[in-house]
Amino acid sequence: MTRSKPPAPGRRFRGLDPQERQRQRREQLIAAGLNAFGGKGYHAVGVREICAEARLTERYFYESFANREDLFLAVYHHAIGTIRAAVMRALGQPPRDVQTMARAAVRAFLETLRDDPRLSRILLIDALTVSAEVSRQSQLATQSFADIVGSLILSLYPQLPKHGVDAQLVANGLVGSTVYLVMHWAFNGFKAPLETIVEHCVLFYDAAGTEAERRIGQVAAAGKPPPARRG
Amino acid sequence: MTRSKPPAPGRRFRGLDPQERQRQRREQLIAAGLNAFGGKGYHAVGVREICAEARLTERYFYESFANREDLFLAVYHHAIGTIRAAVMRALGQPPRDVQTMARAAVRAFLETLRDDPRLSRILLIDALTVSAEVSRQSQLATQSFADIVGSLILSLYPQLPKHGVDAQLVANGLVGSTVYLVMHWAFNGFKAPLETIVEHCVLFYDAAGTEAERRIGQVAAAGKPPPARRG
DNA sequence: CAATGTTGACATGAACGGTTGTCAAAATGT
DNA sequence: ACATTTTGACAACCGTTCATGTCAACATTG
Repeated sequence: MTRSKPPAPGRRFRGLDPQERQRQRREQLIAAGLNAFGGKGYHAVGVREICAEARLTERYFYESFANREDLFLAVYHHAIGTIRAAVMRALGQPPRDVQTMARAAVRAFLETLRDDPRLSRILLIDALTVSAEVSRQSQLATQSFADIVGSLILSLYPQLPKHGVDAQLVANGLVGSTVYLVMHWAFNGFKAPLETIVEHCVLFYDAAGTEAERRIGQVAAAGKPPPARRG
Repeated sequence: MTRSKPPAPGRRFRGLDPQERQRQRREQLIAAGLNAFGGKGYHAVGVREICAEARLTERYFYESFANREDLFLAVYHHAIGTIRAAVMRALGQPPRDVQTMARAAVRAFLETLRDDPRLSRILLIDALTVSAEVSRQSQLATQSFADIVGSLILSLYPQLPKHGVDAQLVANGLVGSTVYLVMHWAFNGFKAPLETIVEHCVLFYDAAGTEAERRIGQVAAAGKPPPARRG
């Protein structure tokens, strides 16, 4: 019973290794999922439609993903990665003052969402209603952003807790104002100029800083610029 | 062809008129929908489950609603009405200064959501993913709240537009911070004391006011209290 | 009690999505 | 050229949900 030709479990096809081909298929499916989910919403898209968009058949769907929710999770993490990369790139510029860095981070966030509106739907809307597990992960991801902001606030104004102000709640509120402004901006087709939204987002960060100083009783923290006059 | 006994299309049952019985059934279904949708989410609840919860059969469901989305819309408007009533009642107290009224409104908002956590899910999460029509109506409802805040800001600081600040965007950001703080609060089981959340919500309103004054260049608006020190 | 409106339990059928399986054709290495 | 893997198109199965329909039992009025 010796097999003269042992089966070659993995042949090169189209000049690509099996793993590489599977990786490509997986990416195609994620791209198709981003498109479909981001366009019509998770609950309005079926596996068949995703496969058609990816130019693949159902078999390859279940080769890479256990089910539709599993694909969404991958799409979601892809989207998170896109945002994170953009923000990190903005923050990786030569060190500057806090206000400038915050502005750059917010601008990168808004630019990324405007340049790919599908991300907004994935990250801000669908992530909450796909399943309990996904919404939990979404909460954690957003919370990690908010935690960074909270730590920053606390490092700038360490005495805040002594004055009854919870830096983490302030951070959550700031994230909320930013997210909501973005949602509104996106919902109206990104008609308003990006810089207008950026300025109004950072307005809240400035305002929170000033309010923190008021609560603490000190006059000014390091690096706070004078009121922005434009003209 | 005279009918000796013309059919009586509407007999009293249980001492109730047909319309009254139907009205009760409709209310039962809305209550059941609030319970089911608010507990497990719109997309995880079917018509059968709602009917079982309402102690009614499918026939009576389609007697009052065209489909599941139609019921959700009714539940949504019911929830909005509950919130609106609570806020209006809080604002209907003897006239006071702006800060006190804002605090009372926010407190009423938070109390209502805490006392009925199902409202949070209906209003803040599911409303965005049921259908395009529902999310449109949800946007309009939230916007009407934000518009009130925006008008208030503009009346307090009429010169804001001259300084490059859009009162409507500020209002949206404030609504966003409040909504997000509530969402976070609700998601963690309302563990934090209500007053803590209230105070941090109004913190943003205070902060926005101070920031508006900074941008305008004036020193203080009417009625702004000194920084809140707590003992 | 009889007549009839009313109700509840359940059946039914269409439609849909998820998931697995079949099969022939295309592509590839030897 | 051949054997074999890979691929695509599609069928099929299963379960679910929506939406409507059927029918007997019940309640109420006269």
